[in-house]
Amino acid sequence: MPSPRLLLVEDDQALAELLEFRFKAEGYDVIATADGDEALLLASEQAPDLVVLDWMIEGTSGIEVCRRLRRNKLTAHVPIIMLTARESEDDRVRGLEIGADDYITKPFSPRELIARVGAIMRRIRPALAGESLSVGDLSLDSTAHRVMRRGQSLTLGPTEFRLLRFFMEHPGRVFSRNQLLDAVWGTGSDIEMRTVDVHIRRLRKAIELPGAPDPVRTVRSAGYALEAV
Amino acid sequence: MPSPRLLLVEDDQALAELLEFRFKAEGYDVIATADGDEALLLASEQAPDLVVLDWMIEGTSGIEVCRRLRRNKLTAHVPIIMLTARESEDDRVRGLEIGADDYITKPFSPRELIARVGAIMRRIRPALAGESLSVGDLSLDSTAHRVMRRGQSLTLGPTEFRLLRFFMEHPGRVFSRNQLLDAVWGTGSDIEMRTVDVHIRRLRKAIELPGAPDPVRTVRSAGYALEAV
DNA sequence: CCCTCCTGTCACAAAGCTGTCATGAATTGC
DNA sequence: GCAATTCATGACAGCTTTGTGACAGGAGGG
Repeated sequence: MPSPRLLLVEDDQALAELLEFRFKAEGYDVIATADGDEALLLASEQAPDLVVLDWMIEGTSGIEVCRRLRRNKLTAHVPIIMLTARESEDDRVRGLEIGADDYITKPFSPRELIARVGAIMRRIRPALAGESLSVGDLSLDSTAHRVMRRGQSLTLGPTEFRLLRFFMEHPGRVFSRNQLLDAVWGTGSDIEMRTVDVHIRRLRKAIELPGAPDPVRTVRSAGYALEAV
Repeated sequence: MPSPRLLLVEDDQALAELLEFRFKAEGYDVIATADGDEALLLASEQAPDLVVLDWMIEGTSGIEVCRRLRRNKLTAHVPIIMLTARESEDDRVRGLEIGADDYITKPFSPRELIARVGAIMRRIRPALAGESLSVGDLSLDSTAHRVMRRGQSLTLGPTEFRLLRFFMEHPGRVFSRNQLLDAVWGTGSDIEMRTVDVHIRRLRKAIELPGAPDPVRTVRSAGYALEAV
């Protein structure tokens, strides 16, 4: 999963196409729909990193979509930016109450929307916003898909990369095997818990350097954590 | 690809001539018209890289031109800068809703317009802004349609050229096959994903030199990247 | 009309990853 | 100390992803 995934819910076709184009040019993976119900479905299935949601759309209304996104466990935490046709104080209040993270009134310049999306991405998941993560002597560039340690470039397989990125997004914190399975393999993956051990080992081997300590800490009967060495 | 082509739609003859002169001095290929309908025709035929569009023009109104440009698949993604006589909130609303990329109110200095055009050109296609790209030991001159490596001139087919140019516009960054299809083949092209692999191979073969490393990096399960050597 | 170059697809080979298991080591609780 | 958990490790067979050569059709130039 290289690019941040963005769900765009907009029923003005011209605007939708423009935004889709601009966001793709910015390196986002865009999923677009004009329909509220389909949006909910896509949100659950595709697990976007962020939702841009028009207030007035076909099918279920924007505010209802927003509410349901919040209610669904899978999508409860996904940031939402609402687009509304006019600056109605009432709408704005409800929108933010419902749990939208940001709120833009039309007309807006595409540039402004892109800037706000970028801001939220950087806040939520810096690694996906093209910034490089840095923990101890490790640094990881998600955009370039590259991991370095003490100036050395390391070679990681896809799963090790995702695992390390997740750890680096939450340095020092301990995760259980189930949490890691959810975060790295995806919710609902039917995988033996012990498999995590094996990938931890592979990750350790992949980032080991002569003379450098192992930054992956095993917490017995709890899980694993990445130490800020 | 030669100079960036710019479609100027302005019915104030004095201003039109001034702008045309200034833009040509900046190296743009300027197509000018005062008429909205003609503008639409020219936009389809000449495929400009950018449109500067006055709000109040003869024939079809500026806003209508804007809307139709967006609706036509050939021109849907061409950046548009709107010029308007006064700062009317209403106009602004409609303009940006319709999909203009930027918006300048008269009076403006030609310099400012030129700066904004330049900004958009660099964003859309750096290679068109006359900058010759250079990544590692590769250099690409978009104007001359020429690629050099370590002083040697290379021979690339059209698709390889576009692919390499896109990579060189974003050095180091990993792109999925879908992103490459969007960027190089065009959005909505109905092409087998694996075809990208074949062209990557052709690109690799085309830029290989004895003793020089392969700058194209395969990122398993993610895509490809041009090594920012 | 012939020829050359370019493109998109296939099929097959090669390379790299993945999930599990069996086994041995380390740690814990008693 | 002892038995029971919990981890680490090496091996591996199966699967997925990528590399490559071949090929037919198409565009364009002579």
